[in-house]
Amino acid sequence: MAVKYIQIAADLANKIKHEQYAAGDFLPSEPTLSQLYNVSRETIRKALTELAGAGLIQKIQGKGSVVINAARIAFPVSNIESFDELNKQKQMHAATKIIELTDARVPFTISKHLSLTETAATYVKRLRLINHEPIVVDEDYILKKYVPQISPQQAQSSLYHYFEHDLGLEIDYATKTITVEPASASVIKQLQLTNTNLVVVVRSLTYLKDTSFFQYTISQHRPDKFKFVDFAHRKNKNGGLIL
Amino acid sequence: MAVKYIQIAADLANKIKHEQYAAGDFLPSEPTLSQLYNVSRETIRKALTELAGAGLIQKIQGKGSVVINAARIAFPVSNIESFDELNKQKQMHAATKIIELTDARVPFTISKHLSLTETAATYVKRLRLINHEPIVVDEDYILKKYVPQISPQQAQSSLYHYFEHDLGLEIDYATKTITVEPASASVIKQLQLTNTNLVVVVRSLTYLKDTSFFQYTISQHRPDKFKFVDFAHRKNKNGGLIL
DNA sequence: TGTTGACACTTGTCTATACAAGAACTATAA
DNA sequence: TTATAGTTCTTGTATAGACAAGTGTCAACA
Repeated sequence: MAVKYIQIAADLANKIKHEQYAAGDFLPSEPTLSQLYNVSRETIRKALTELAGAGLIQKIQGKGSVVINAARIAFPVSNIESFDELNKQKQMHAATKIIELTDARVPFTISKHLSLTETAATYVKRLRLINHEPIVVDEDYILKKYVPQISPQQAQSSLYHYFEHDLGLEIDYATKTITVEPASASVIKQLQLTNTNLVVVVRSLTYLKDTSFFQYTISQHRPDKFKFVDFAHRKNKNGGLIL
Repeated sequence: MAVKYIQIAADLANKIKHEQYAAGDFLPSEPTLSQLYNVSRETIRKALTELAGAGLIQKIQGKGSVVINAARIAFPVSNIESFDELNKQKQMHAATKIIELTDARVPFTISKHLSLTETAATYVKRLRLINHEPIVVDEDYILKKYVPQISPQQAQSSLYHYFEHDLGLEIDYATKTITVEPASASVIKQLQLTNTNLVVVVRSLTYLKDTSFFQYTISQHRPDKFKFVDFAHRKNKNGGLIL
């Protein structure tokens, strides 16, 4: 095991989860926690910052740290489930069908805007099904520079697991845009759309730990199966000088 | 003026913006910055953490802090503009039409799940137009406990400005869900939907600094005018023990 | 009665110092 | 030539102490 403040954050998160610290309660003060865990106050503060970032607590100057109602974090305000949520429910049957797997270049609009010098990539187009129902069409452009070869077997299972676990690539961040657009005839057929020709398009650009561009993905979701949940703190309490 | 690390972060952000530190470059090392600004290294680190959170730089242990290409942060990967973006372009004509303004109670599904004791609220339904084109139908439930009265004049302009600036309410965070759903006949008429009956629904629960629930909003967007941009760091580098 | 001010408690900022851990370079040895 | 091991950069973690700033309580005062 490793870092103290992460351990403490995990321990506190656990106690919140098991309602040892219930929603609405205040956590012990920072000096108190400092004594409890036998670490400095700064270390406690780092742990609490983690919890605040995860939305588990809210820090209020002059008062303390309040435990936030867990129901708030991802409140199922609509009863439509997302691909991910469906996937996590074990009784569901998830499947992937490879439509295309070839060499290609990253689309020019992307390579131009990011000033890419190397554009050689592997192109994978896949259809995702849940309980034999088509849900998403995924298209991926993965730079050859980092992943020279992708086999049908690898495309069949989780690419992320392959990248991170087997190749040791460290994915750090991504930018995503969500829009709603008319689908092509082939996608309409693949997703078996009947009442509409619209799909939810999620485009994401993925970058590695060393900031290099790595992957461009276009996901086209059946609109009735799409859900996106966001938990956001209000910008910058200090006036948002940044940006 | 106030806090050092915010000032330093703002200064560095400015220099990045004006390409004094260009994309791909490394910032000076933390000890160097510490000397430059004549503050301790911890203060520099807090400033850099702000910049990393805003996506302006990326910290790499053992190497330094790289400036990230600004084009990456909100890359216009689709050419569809959002309400906010349109709004910011000054030549656009933005207008608000009040459809309804009455007293109401927060919907039961919400009040039940959040265990609200006080549910008396003001209900506002508004149509937002850009260049005389209807774009969004907004419905708000605002707790009377915090905002006893809302006049038509206030509903006509920015409610947020009224809440934060005039009433001194401090909004801290919100949870949002984005889905695509069939619209009611009235909304179809109000948004002048022709080719589809689908709208993008953004539901958000807003909370104040003291963690109390404050506002429930349902925004129904015309699908061809909707765009959502997200910039996300990859979960927890420490293994995601939290949650 | 009602307001003010001191006080005690909270979190927020900042400092100075130390050591751990990752990355890159270099000189040395096989 | 190719490894290996050091050295020296970098950022990451942790400490102890100090003072600032927000919040609430309570006693003294007008």
